[in-house]
Amino acid sequence: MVVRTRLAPSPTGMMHIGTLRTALFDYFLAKQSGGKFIIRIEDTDQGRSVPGAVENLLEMFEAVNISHDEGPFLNDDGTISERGDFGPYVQSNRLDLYKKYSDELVAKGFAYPCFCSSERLDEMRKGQVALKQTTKYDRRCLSLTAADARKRIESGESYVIRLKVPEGKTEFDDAIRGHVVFDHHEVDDCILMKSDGFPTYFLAMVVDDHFMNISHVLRGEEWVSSTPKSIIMFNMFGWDVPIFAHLPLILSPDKKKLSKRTGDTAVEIYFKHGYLAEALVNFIGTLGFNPSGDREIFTIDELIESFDLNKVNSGGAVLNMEKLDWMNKQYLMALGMDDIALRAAPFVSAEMTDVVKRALFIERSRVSRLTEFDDALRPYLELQAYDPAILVWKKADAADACAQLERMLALIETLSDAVFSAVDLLESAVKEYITREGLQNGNVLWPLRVALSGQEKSATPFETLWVLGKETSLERLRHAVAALKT
RNA sequence: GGCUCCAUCGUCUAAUGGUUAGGACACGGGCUUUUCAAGCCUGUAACCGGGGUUCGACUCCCCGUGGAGUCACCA
Repeated sequence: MVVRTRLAPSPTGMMHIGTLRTALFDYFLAKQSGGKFIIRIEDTDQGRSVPGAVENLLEMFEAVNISHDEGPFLNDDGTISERGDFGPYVQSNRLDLYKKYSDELVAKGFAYPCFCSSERLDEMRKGQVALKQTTKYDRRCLSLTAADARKRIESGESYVIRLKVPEGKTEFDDAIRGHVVFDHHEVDDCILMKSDGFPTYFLAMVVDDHFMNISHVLRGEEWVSSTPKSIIMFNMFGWDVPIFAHLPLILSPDKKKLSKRTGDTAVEIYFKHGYLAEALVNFIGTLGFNPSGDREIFTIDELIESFDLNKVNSGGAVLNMEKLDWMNKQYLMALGMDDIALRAAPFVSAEMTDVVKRALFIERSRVSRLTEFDDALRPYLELQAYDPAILVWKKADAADACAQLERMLALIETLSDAVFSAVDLLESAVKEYITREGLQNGNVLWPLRVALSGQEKSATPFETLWVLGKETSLERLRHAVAALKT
């Protein structure tokens, strides 16, 4: 079987973190078997579609570096065009298809028109709730004769098409959850075609997944209970039923389905907060799925290789933001100087000079997210005012600190540009001097470091020398000596 | 409430009948060290409860309990 997975987002704004996870699993599954990953836009709710949402969605896919094989693609000029042999991939462009198959269902007696107003439906549901019954359509319009119905439709009355759920039960084997059974008494005669002529998700999904040859339907757990509706229709049409895999929900810390109220739901927000795409993919891609072993860091290729639907957990997963921070730092620390500069640039207000690049490289183990770089950079760009008392090491006094700084001033004057080209070289130069002169590390290194950074806590003096360069370093040392003498 | 699903440290998870129940984040201690970070070592911490099945259950079955999802002309 050729694996064809699909992601079917509705274009209603930003990309939900759960959508990303589903997309990732779709992608892993398709890629590992040489199959196809398809994106289909489900814009059948005219009121909810947001302009620009599709573009945004496609941009996010680019940002996380996963690519689909069919569906809408973003062109360089910002326009969208489709690729693939099973289009159109936007549901609002497939309306005729849905109409055709809705009509077919009605003709076969598998669906029927319904004229009930939403007011009546509300009343009906209230009554059912009061009697503690399952809320479902009471089939009032099912008793209408075909002639009556036709007459009312022709007179212009508003109507919908409902699925006529047959007697019996639906059983299916979820690739993640195993065998699931639903009695049809629990399945509502859901609406297939709305009064505006648009299909609902239920109909559109079945028609599209069939004609797009979808083999695996991966979606969130919230869809489990509507699966019988889909399967009933696949069977009515005589079409093959795809494999369903319902992914566990991503939960907020209160263990509820992650919603906008309870946490950061949008992938865009994570980027804005300064997380790296690789870290996000690693983190989200291993939420509910883990390649065996004691590792935590995986490349996307490793995830593709080891992904296995059978190993996906069925329980929901709470986002552990501290772990995301840790993971992000792991990726940050693995980046080279130029890469850090590239990634940090959008988050840094300073111009990307060599000093800034070096400072970013040194500070990357002290931050978790790109947004923290701006603050971390400040002490390098400009010496912050500090109390000269902090220049004095705990085991020494002001006079000693001053003396040591003057020695350092003299030493650093003599250091060549070549020595300033690497942290290691600077470290050896200073340490050799300390050994040669019979000095104590702390007496020299503490005041040196504080003088250079202007801070009690900072990177090593060697790193700071390297970042600042000779001239700025000397300036700061002179400043410290002067401060100690007044 | 009906239906469906789920259940290992606080959190993410490993374990597919036999382990001192492993790893990671977070937290505590230590080492390293001029400070911080990083790194290394280490500690605290879990099989929801009760019945079975079995020589043996975290693993299989049943019943509870708890949690979640879903019950729209939204997806």
